[in-house]
Amino acid sequence: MFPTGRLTDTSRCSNVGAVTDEDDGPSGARETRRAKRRRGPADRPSTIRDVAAKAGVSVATVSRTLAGNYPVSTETRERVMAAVNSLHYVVNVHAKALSGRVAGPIALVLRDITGPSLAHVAAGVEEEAGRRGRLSLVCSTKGDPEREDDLVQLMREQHAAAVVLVGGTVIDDAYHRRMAGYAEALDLAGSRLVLCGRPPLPAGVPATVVDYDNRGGAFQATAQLLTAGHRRVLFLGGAPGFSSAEERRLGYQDALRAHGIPLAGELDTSGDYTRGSGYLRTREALRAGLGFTAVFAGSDMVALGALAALREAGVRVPDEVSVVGFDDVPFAADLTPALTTVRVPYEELGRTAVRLALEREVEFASDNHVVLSTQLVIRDSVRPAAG
Amino acid sequence: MFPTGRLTDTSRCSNVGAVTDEDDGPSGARETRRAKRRRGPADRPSTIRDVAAKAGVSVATVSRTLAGNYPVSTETRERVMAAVNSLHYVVNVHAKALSGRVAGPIALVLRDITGPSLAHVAAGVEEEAGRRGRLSLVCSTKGDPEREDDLVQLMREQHAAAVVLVGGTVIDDAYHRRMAGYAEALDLAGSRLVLCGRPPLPAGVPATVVDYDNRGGAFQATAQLLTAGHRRVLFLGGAPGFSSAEERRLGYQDALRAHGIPLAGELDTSGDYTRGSGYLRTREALRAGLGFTAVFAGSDMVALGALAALREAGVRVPDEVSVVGFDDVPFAADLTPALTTVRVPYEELGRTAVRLALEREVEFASDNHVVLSTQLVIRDSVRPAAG
DNA sequence: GGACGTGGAGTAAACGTTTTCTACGAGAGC
DNA sequence: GCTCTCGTAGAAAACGTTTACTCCACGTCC
Repeated sequence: MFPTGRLTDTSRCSNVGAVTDEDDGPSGARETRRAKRRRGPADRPSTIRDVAAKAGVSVATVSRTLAGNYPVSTETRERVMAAVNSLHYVVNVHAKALSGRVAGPIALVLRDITGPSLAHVAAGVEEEAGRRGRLSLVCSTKGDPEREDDLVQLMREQHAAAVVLVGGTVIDDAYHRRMAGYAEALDLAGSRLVLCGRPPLPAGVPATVVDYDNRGGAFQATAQLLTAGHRRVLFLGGAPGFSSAEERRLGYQDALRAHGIPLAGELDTSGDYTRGSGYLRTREALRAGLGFTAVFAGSDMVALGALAALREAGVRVPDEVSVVGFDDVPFAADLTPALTTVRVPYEELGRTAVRLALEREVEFASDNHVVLSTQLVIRDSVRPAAG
Repeated sequence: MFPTGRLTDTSRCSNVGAVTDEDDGPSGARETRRAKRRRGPADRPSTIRDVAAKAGVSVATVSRTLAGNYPVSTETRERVMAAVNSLHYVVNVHAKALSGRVAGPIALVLRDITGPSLAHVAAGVEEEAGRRGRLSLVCSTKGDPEREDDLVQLMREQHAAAVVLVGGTVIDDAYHRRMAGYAEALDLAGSRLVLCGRPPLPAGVPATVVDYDNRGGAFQATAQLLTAGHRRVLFLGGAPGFSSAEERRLGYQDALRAHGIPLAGELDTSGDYTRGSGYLRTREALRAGLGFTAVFAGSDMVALGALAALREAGVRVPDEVSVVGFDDVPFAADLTPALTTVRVPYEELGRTAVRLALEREVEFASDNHVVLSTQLVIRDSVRPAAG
């Protein structure tokens, strides 16, 4: 890294290029047009020209010394490095990007990084990007499509290697048009749109999609309850039209059908994926006397609310009512009782998004679409149904 | 944003500058040295020269039209905008940064974005950065100081406006030396080092520090227990040497002293801020028969472990033992019982870090140091001591 | 001893913007 | 009718790198 013991290195040099701050270098005949720009010594960050002047070599030599891709004599290298150290020179990434190519950053666009699952996706993206020598830009939209538009534009300007949009949304025509527009625009700029945790786009749209198996996970979760003998399972689903919510609902219905249990409309509810919504809907279901013996919550936060409502009503979990969640957030294991839930490989999702975006030669399948599997994590919140 | 209804706008133009892709613009006498670089039409992202050629104006005019800081005739403006739209032109941020100044990004360096409190700091940083028209770079160190070195170097290259280091660490001489080095190096590059959630550095180091009141919060939390009549309070502290952990320990001791209670070494434990550590230490304390009636956990995660150990031992909370945490993580309110804890203004911390880094003219105080206050949130995990 | 690679260094042309000078035509004021 | 502004536009010089060409000195090989 930059030198901590700054001047010590120069002691190994011969007396050529001794590093005092006023020294302009041994060969003083290199003041072509520099003089007029000269102000104070530490006025602006030092450039490669300053280094060259101080070391008494040409800028080309400095560039090559630092790049290490060209033969440079030992003596010259030492002079250059001494100048670099004493001036605290670092390359200007903008200039570098303008001439030799620089690896573009990975842009991560999400609604709000605070959510536990999104934070894990972000960690996965950051990890994989870092491993590949790229930095990650994180931007939040707060759910505003217009801000999303602006961000895509911005990332195009930034020459981002990929723009990763993560988190479920409501899927409609306007959504498809917007995504197609993003994909085109990014493709034209040599970048790539990656959708993460969302269903695939129509064929022909130049985008990569990494999703996880909402439907299968919901199927497993519901099946776990049904296998335990439960017949009336309250479903606390997500917002209508919301991609992942609809998939989870389908999985729930699949399982019911597979077990030959008729769908009961009154047990199938929709709402936000928030604790409050889970609480209210569960309380309402209890009050209405729907006679359920199990709850499948569409997310762990919703399960949290359900647990609170059940506890408040004096209903014991899992003795009287079983509960299953979705997401496997970190605290799921620490609830009372520890929550049986569906694990989503969020970090893997992020890593895969970056990997696929950057390894485009490897055209996996013809449609740019990958689905990661989910997995039921069995803990203590499910018991066989009474009787 | 970039145009969705692309060619429609050009219909308003006169027939000058009609936009077909092969048209090189009405004034064809501007092929000075372009010809040799010409390959396919959509080979590379289009540049301002492409736009100028297509609109039949000079690059200066295009630049000025887009910047909007110079008089341009309506007809010219329309021609330029038509060309911009049809070519999907976006400015190249590297070139822009190289000439006119571009606002540098805010770099956020943390150990792991997955932790709930760090994610909130990140959200605060991102929000404030976005509000000020800057993007945020997020990098994780995984606790490796060498990687931290590299990141500071990298951010210097990127011309980051500020580098925000967030999260507690163990403070020793090596730490001070490293931070002083970072601060100097960044200052030289016109950037700013911001420490977030850490104690101040020695005077004279060009860095900004935003901390929160660990000691005061711990004092309040402990005092709450003591006021409720508890005399033997088990303290589940953090790792020795860790900045915030030590501060919280001091707050705990302050409160004991203020209530005239002698410090009992066997009740003052150290360990990681993890659930597992809290669980083990609490179980051990129960087994050793230390006779405590209250627990002050140094973090909510630790409190989680303590609750689990107590539950396992059949000790009722809060009836037999009261518990207080620290952090107020989102799920604290959803534990059984809802956890009384100390709220830390994590998002505000992030926002403040960015604000102070960018508004350096406003030299708040002589030392660049701000402490945000913490606040006790009273829930259900504390009861008066029996007898 | 001359032709020839070769290690090591310099010159200058990109890269895509912004911005400072210039330049030019058209009304305005005399 | 002649200068003065004013509105509009172009030419060209930065900005800080990288790299394709040159160039030179020094052995080496016949």
